[in-house]
Amino acid sequence: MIVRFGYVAMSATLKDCSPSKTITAANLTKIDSEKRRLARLSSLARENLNNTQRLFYHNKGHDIQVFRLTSKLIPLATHPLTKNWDWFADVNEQLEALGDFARENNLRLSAHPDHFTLLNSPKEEVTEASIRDLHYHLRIFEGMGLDTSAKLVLHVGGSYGNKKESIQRFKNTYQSLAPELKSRIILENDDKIYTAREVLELCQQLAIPMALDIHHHWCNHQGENLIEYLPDIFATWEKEPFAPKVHVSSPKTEKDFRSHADYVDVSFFLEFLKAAGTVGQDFDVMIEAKQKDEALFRLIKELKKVPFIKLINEASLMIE
DNA sequence: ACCTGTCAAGTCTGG
DNA sequence: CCAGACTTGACAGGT
Repeated sequence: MIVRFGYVAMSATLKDCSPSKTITAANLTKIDSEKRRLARLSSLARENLNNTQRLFYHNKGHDIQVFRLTSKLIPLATHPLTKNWDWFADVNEQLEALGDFARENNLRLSAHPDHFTLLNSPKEEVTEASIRDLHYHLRIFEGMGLDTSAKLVLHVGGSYGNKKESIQRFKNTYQSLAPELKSRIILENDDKIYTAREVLELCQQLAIPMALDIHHHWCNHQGENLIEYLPDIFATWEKEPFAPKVHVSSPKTEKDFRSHADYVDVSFFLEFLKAAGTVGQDFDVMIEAKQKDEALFRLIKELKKVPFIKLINEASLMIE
């Protein structure tokens, strides 16, 4: 059984390498000429993609194949202020180059649209804005020439005082989406509202893969034994080219338990790893820790000491 | 060089 | 019904 590790959006070890640089709407408005406004936006976008390329090289150098792209690659991409900006034309070539690199090196890429991207909001304008945001993400993936194995990870959304109706609204909206979006959306259990069991059921009904977040499950469950559900959760990935994806992080403090700690607690993860070992299926781990890639390196260093674990390289391991 | 309040987007709670 | 919390990285303006 092989487990591959990756991290989210930015590196804690590479300096001056943010892929999420932006400008505030207020400051964009302060720039007096249209030409200079567009130049500023364009230069930020190109800088973000250039830093993404640097992150790709860094990842390759450390055997990291699993990586989540930031949602902020293109500054103010779906903001009304930038509606005259053809950002795609400005970054098309860079996206192609990134995509070529990703394919050549077997990178497994995904994105996680922000928490205001909600497909089940009762407010039509919120749902519409969310779909526009999904299309923005889709355009990045398509610009990179990535196939449908590049996923968009979403949460189910709010409960709006009635979970049953809210789940139904999710289903209706999901079914109405363009096929290019439907084939990329996957669902993750969240830390407050929709439990792993509920998300699994929804994923089974819609035939979409489920990303399991073990920290969220720990925050939000109804006494379910996760391991009993693991085979069914992994089974939602049967038709996919990549292994199931598991999100891993540790609570920051006892009080602030929903927040992500700097590093991943090894003993907590080992518990899961042992249990998952009995299921015996390969999976990918997305480390969601404040210290990003540094948290990944430290976790691997700790796992190296465990007798039943054999390291394959800097970012993957094998369990006999 | 460092510090702090603010920022496009939503939802939920509590007053 | 409205203000504030929630959460995150980065900006922007200040020292």
